[in-house]
Amino acid sequence: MPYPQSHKSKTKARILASAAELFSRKGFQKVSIGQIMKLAKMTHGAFYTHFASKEALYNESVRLTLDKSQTARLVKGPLSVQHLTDLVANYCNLQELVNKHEPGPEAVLFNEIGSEKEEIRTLFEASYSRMKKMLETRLMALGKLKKLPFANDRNVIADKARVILASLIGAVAIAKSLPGEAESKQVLTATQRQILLMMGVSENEAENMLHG
Amino acid sequence: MPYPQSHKSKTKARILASAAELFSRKGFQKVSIGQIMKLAKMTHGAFYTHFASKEALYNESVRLTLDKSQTARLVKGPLSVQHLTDLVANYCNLQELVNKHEPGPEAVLFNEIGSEKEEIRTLFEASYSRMKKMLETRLMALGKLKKLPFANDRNVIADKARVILASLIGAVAIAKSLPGEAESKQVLTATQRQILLMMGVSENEAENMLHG
DNA sequence: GACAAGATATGATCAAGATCATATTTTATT
DNA sequence: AATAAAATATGATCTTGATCATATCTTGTC
Repeated sequence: MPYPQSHKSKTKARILASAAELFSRKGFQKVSIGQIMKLAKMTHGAFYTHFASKEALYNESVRLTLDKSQTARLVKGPLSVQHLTDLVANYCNLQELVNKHEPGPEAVLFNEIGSEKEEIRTLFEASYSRMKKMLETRLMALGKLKKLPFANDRNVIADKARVILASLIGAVAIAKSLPGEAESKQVLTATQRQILLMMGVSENEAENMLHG
Repeated sequence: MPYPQSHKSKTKARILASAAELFSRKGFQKVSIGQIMKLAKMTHGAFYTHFASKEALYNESVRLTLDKSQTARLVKGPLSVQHLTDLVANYCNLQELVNKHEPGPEAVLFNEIGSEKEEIRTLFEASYSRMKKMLETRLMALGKLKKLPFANDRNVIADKARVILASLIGAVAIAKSLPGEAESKQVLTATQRQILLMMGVSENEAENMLHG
């Protein structure tokens, strides 16, 4: 068996490094496979030995940095009301995500939305169910601490998790898509408020969370 | 002024017709400008006399059929609780939209989401504010007929409209992106139920609306 | 009817993603 | 070392969206 496993993975890592460098400087669309491979000291043909497509490269590149992200830390963090609302707030506090046109690591769920490619849909599904499970766990825990405005039932909670995710993703998608910032912000905060309401947080408490 | 205005618009219409035919048979991605122009009896270069890009063609093509759609009729229809819930149900009843991979006329709001192109964002903004205004009008009218679970205040209603849109768009986006149909359907119905709840429709009533 | 001028169409050309037959490199075996 | 076999890289080639200089067509004017 010629070539140690290490060689291929090292080459791949070199491509990923080149890509990360160029993507962060110029953005995904404006970087060509040729440029990436040139920086990685290879011809463009070799690219496809390591990645199925430019999109696949993008996915791996995103996944690579995802673990380091703040959202990942939040998702893995301990259970608490504060945490859940932080998470919501974090997803909604999107000046970060909306302003820089470059897809940050948190963007998997949102940027890949609507893709028709099977590969991306699978990636999306993974993000989705991870988030959903996390929300369910949080809601269950929350239900034991305080009275929630809905039944503490597995199916009901699953549905609430679905609704929360749909609202968040929709709000972010709208915010990203609208050209103006004012309306974007209002969509985000209105959605955030509604979610907190759904979780039985009073209007006053909610206001404190969003501005404090 | 050589050439009557009619000539250009006729040629453009011919291209649009070719495109509609091919798109509906093969889908957007799998049809090339060359194929479209061949069907329209021209060379591919001429395409750009009439459209700025393939995406622009897609937009016009969608807009062209949008007026005929059921959603357009609903949006223009008379004000009533039944109408508003129908509208929500219609947007959520997406077997149509989800099953056929082809973008139906209802899909503008959803398919263009996340686009970074200014042109598309503007198109999206138009769809968004039309929907939002429509929702606001419906909610105002609804508030006069029955007690809603929120203040009958202009700003509050605007926020509710924002939340409803975000939920709908998010749910549809998720449903479209998930590979499996079961979870897609659950996201859609859960969201629908939540929206009806927000509008003060009781759980029982909601159940009837969704299954009756 | 010929002509000028503007509007349209043509086809060569480019850029970039993707594919593939072929060449090269690397390792295990002898 | 030489060799076989597998892995990897090369570069030509294809496809498709987009651009552009040029050619062709249409119409009002003379």
